[in-house]
Amino acid sequence: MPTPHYGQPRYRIIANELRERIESGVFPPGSLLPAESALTTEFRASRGTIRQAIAALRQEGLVTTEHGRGTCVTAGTRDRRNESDAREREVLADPDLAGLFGVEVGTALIEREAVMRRSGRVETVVRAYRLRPTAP
Amino acid sequence: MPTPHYGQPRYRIIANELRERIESGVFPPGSLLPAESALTTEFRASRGTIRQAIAALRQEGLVTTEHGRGTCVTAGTRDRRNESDAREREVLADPDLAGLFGVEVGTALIEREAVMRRSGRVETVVRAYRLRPTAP
DNA sequence: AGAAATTTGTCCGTATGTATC
DNA sequence: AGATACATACGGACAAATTTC
Repeated sequence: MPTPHYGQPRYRIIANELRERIESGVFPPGSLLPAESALTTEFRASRGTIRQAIAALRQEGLVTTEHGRGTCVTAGTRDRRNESDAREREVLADPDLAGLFGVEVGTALIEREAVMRRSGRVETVVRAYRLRPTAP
Repeated sequence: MPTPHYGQPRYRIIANELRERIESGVFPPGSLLPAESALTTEFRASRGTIRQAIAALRQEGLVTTEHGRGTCVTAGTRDRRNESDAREREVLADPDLAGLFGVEVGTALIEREAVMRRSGRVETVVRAYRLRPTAP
């Protein structure tokens, strides 16, 4: 059964369902979610789709995942500062960047950040800087 | 954003960027490239496009990819770390990096910076952060 | 201490539908 | 019409970390 994504994609529907269970206490904070393999049979979706759903919850900070262990419901920590795997934001050029780009210190730049994890631990953070597109 | 392939197709642009990072030492020989999923989010491209880009690098012999493990930078690639456009230095963790690495603000990190030029102009500056190797 | 089972991480190949150049 | 690229989804296989026996 290939890919009829009428309206909402499946992974989002599944993510919503799991979020509901977490917020309603079916999966309490600190507990482990069912394994991906269990979720595939329950939702009759492929593992990739399940993982996409879980990735969405992880991006919201609702759960954390550990290699070889499972996906754990985050203990009610509010104030979710960005923990996503990649994001983009605007920053001001430090002297080094300003010199490289040939602009004044404090000029707005676009920073793209990517986080690489290795067995749960953050291994490398990459930040790529670009000039903001200008209107000529 | 659909398909504005100004001049070059997107997968080639991405391949060029990754090649730059490899040759500049941001991704040193022996290290693993970020996963396809991470690259899709960083470059905001689909998996197919990312795979095309990596396939190009593989064909050049720059990387080898192992099923179930990842894509690894070939050992034979020259490391230009100490040449013109890339350098390594020690910096102190800002709050964002400290949060990601799980260390205190001000902890020393290794920063590797690479500058990518496009017909003379500085186009992108990439900074890769790693924890300093600990002596236990 | 060591082997097996479990579970997540990653890659491979393929497929459908949509949209833009 | 064709090439490029997007998003979504499937199923399979191997790798690696953790837990269990």
